[in-house]
Amino acid sequence: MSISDKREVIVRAALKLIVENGFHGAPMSMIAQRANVGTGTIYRYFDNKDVLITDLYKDMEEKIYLTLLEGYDPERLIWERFSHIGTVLLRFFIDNPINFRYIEQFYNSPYGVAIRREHIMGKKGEHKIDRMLFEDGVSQQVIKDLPLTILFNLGFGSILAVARDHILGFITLDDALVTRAVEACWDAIKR
Amino acid sequence: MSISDKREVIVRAALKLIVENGFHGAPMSMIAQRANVGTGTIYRYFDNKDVLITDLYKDMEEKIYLTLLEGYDPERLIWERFSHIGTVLLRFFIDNPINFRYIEQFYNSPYGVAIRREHIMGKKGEHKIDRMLFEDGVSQQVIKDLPLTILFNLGFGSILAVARDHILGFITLDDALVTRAVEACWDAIKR
Amino acid sequence: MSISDKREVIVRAALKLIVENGFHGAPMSMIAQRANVGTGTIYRYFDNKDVLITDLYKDMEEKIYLTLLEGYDPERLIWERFSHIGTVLLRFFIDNPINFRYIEQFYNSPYGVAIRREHIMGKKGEHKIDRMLFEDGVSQQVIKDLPLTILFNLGFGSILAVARDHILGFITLDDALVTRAVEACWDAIKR
Amino acid sequence: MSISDKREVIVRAALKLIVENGFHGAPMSMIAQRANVGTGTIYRYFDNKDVLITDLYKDMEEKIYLTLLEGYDPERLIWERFSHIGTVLLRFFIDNPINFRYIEQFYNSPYGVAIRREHIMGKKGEHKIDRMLFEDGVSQQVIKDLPLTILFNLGFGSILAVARDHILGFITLDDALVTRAVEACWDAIKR
DNA sequence: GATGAATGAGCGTTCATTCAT
DNA sequence: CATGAATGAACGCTCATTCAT
Repeated sequence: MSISDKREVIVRAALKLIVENGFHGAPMSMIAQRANVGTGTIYRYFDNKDVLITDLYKDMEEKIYLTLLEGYDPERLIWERFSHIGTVLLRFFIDNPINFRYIEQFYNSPYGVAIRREHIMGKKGEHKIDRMLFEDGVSQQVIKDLPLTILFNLGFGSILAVARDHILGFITLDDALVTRAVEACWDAIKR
Repeated sequence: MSISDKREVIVRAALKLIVENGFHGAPMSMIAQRANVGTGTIYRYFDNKDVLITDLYKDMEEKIYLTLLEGYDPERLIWERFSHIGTVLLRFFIDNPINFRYIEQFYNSPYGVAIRREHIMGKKGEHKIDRMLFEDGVSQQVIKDLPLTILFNLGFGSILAVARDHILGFITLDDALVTRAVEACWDAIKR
Repeated sequence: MSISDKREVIVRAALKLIVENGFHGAPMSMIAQRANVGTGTIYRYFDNKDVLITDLYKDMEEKIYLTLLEGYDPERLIWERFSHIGTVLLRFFIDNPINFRYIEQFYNSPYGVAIRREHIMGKKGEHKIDRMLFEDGVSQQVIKDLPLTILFNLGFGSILAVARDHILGFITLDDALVTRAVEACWDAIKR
Repeated sequence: MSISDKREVIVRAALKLIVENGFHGAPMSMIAQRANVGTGTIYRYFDNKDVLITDLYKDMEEKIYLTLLEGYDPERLIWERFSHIGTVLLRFFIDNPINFRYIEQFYNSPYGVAIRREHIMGKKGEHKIDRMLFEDGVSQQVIKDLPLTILFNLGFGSILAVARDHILGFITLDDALVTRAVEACWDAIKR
């Protein structure tokens, strides 16, 4: 087993356990057991539990970002770009409920606030397709002239809320519903 | 100090500590210390930590519901009713940031899912102005014909997201912005 | 309610609870509740929990001693006197299982050893019919010449063991069996 | 220190403390301290305090049973077999007073009743030399025709009571006294 | 490097006892 | 006298982290 394999195996075990039982319900020893490694081994790859939790999130964010990029064309209309991102995002979470639940849990925790602050302050310029999308939309007068953060919440916040209800089983999203949900979000931000 | 004072003092200490440090970061002993009572005293008012956490939420929910009811007139137009609720809600959270942060934390936890499930299943028919608002809107063909849960997320989910960003200091909401945010949410659900 | 009534009510509540749940399973507050008195009131009658427990035992011992005395005639034959005590004792416990279970529990605890030591050392000369019975028997050469303690165990230890099995439901003692058990104990000590 | 050493060291510390102070007077932390291990270490070997207590007893029972078996010949006379068991048992407890006091304490507790019930119900057929001894004796008309439980109490109950008084220092058993005590017990059960 | 036994601070909770009313 | 709210030391148990092997 290569080094990265071992890291991967730990990450997967941690992800599953945390999603099932919450941060507190996933002791390091249990993660180790589930990953078939020694407890101490985890500490070779992650300085401590906090780092493990944060790294898990970062891995996931990167993966989602790459997914969003597939087939994304910055030259197309604002609406088309928004629709692409919204639909892909919603589908991704429908297909990867575990990731969604982890992100939700992470976001809503001391860690989450720090991460969010970094994003909004734009310290991390790497992930910017969404930011550019809204900025373009505002300057083209296609999107309402509201603070970026609000636009973000109106556009994608609801998408996530809808995804959550699907994952918790309160509703069942089919293709038609996905499309209409994304359209409704668009209504919220379009002029 | 009267009986209710003591309960109140515990509630306030718990609320503050949990908001600052999360459920895990607020041991009963620390809550007691902050409330200037013995540890055991908390257990006279709340059977255990779970009950304390849940009661805190219920108190708050009740308070918010009563606030929403003030000046709410079920005879008015859908839009007016929606605007009333959205605005009051947003203003309430702006004025009571601690309550907002507690609710967010609570909602996103094992407790929260259970409560949400109850609400959606409608087992608790007491709090229903929002539900009726959407049902009326759909039947009057003023609101999009989407599942209630989705409408709820589109309409109020974003409101909450906006409140959060204000409370975390990412944006500063003034009256104008509050109005425009509520309008944008209306755009998301209206036909 | 007179003073002694209150004490009595506490004693009965304590007895029942301790027999049902053990010393640890009978908090002072629960005893108070069961006795319909305030927690603090118990401390008017008993200095602390240890004293309550010990006094409970002493009350009981006194009561049993008085029962044994009824119909006891020190002028009769050793065998008759032994039979009287054995039979009355066994019957008493069959009729008062709660007392038996309390005594057992008490005897088998730090308190018990101290009490037993006192008895054997003869510091308490008050209760002596059993002691005299054996001493008379030995000097009359009707009973084996063994240390008093051993005679006591042979004679009455088994009686108690039999009572216990009846109370726990392992056997059911009828009059015939009581008689035969007492006879067997006599066989153990007689010459 | 090998694994079994550590378990052994915990067992010994627990045994001593419980015998000295009772179950309640022997907190896990104190046991750990006495054993020179961390509190948590105990939980590697015993799931919880109840298991520790019960395992301690089972270890002991097994050890005693094996001791009784040494030199026991089921082909010999009832009296010889009884004498063997009685004498070995009494000697064992005289030599291992701590074990005796632990067993007494254990037997007289919620745990003990459960264990006794199992034994009497015969669900555990493993340890049965004593049972067979009495059954054989009754069918050979050498032993009184009484319920097995009563015979057991008459025969061995007193033996234990005698052992207790020796251990508590009320009497001092020498070889002659051991022999005579066993003989007296035999008198109680023989026809 | 990898392991997992060992650690002990820290948690939620209980309950004997006190004392203001 | 009687009360029961208040107390906080003490309990059983967990788990992030370390370190000898």
